[in-house]
Amino acid sequence: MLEKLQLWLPLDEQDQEAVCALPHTLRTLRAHEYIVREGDRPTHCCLLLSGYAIRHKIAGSGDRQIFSVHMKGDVVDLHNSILRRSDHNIQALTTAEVAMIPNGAIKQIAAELPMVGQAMWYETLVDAAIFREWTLNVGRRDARARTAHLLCEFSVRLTVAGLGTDRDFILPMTQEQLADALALTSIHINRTLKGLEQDGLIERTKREIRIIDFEQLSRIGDFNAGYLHLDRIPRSVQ
Amino acid sequence: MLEKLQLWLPLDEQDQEAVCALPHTLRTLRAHEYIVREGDRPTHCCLLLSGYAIRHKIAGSGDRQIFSVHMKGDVVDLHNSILRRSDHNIQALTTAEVAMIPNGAIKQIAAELPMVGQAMWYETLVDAAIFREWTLNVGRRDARARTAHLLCEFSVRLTVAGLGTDRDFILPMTQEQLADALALTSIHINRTLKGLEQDGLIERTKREIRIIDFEQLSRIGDFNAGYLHLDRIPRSVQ
DNA sequence: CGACGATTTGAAATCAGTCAAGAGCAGTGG
DNA sequence: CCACTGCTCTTGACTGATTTCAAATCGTCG
Repeated sequence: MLEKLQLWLPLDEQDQEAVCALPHTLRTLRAHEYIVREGDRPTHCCLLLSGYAIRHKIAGSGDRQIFSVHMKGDVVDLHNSILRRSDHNIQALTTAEVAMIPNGAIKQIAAELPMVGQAMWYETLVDAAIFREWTLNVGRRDARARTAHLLCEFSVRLTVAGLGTDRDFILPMTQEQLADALALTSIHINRTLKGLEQDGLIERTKREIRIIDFEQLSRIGDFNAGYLHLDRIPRSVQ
Repeated sequence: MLEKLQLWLPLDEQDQEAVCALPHTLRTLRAHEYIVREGDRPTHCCLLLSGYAIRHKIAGSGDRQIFSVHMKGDVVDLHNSILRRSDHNIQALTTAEVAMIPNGAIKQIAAELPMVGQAMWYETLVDAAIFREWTLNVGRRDARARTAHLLCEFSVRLTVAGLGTDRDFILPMTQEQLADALALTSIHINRTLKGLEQDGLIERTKREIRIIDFEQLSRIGDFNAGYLHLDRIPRSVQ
């Protein structure tokens, strides 16, 4: 199961065994539980087996900015594990199962098996690409486009992770959390979602989102999946 | 010269020779020249020897978002070189000298010399950390704090790169470029800088900025250098 | 049923954007 | 040496998207 994420990188051979053999401890986290806090010196790195987690940072004003949302298969804090001190928080969004892997084992496998090292490097680079797009989204798009963009990204990533289709999925976040991700207020998120719904682009029932017109939604959200670097993935959403 | 940047990572031995021996071509870029464009499949990766470069992406609306500014010693497109297709642009801000290193050589040295590989990985992770802080800045701070934060970041990074002191430095950017970095308009940047100057926090003469009160400026900008991960740097600015 | 969190809605306030125009400065060419 | 051209920087008045403040409704869980 550990190897699932390595599959979108240069394929491995005996490397796979080594990855599966990585020492790890299973843990179940409750919603809102912190995995890493800003300032920590993490000793383990964790792989999400189920549930969702977010990366965020809190400004001096108390406002929170979420940088990314992670799902099944993501190795969630390679960043903090390799850099010595964590510069942001990672928190479970829902109940989540994780496999905790000691940093030492990670560094060792990276050094001994270059392909695995590259694969992990690759993973962190895709994270960085998502951060860049997130910055663009927050900095240069208005509320409607921002929201549409996030819905498109989720739709694609959830589909790739096997957690929904490109039309139907469940948003694991409250509107307040969405607001923290999009740098808006929850009140404005609410109005914006309502607007998208009224225009027939999406439908909602509770947390479930149904994308009616992905084409147009991605046009509104200025969404282009290139930054997700899914080249090697079979034929996901386009 | 290539090794300068490796110094803030786990120190190497014969690795240094290998880094110095990397094949490379020197080139001089003119201001505004593109190093990599979104969508390219870069074949080389380049190290900045002098001058400045920026990473940016352009939204559908035509608005530009700058994610980071690079200076002497930065390896400027490891991201695009390792991922296969570039998801953002890298452009020279000023006239700049670069050493172009073939991707193959980069991957090879990373595979053969684990410490060097880790050092490069580390470099990209620090980039990612800067992206995160940039997102927080753009998303959750007002114009005054954003601007102050950027000035503090520059002051520190330029000092580390030996290009200024923590008080005096030259901003290599026009106000319009600053606006693209901070997700504001150049007009508002202008008013904000004026405000900071009137409050006695900075002084300006053309592009030169003098920070009068770093303490207070970093308080206003909610700046904390932790995200730059300078732990291993001697005694830079605190 | 009660309670607390999440979602909705409305009205007023505000930060930053837009539009417009002038001033400063550097490089170019006559 | 000076007019011309093109950026960059400045400033003012007006506009508008988003936030703030306040309050009602909905839903879920014990």
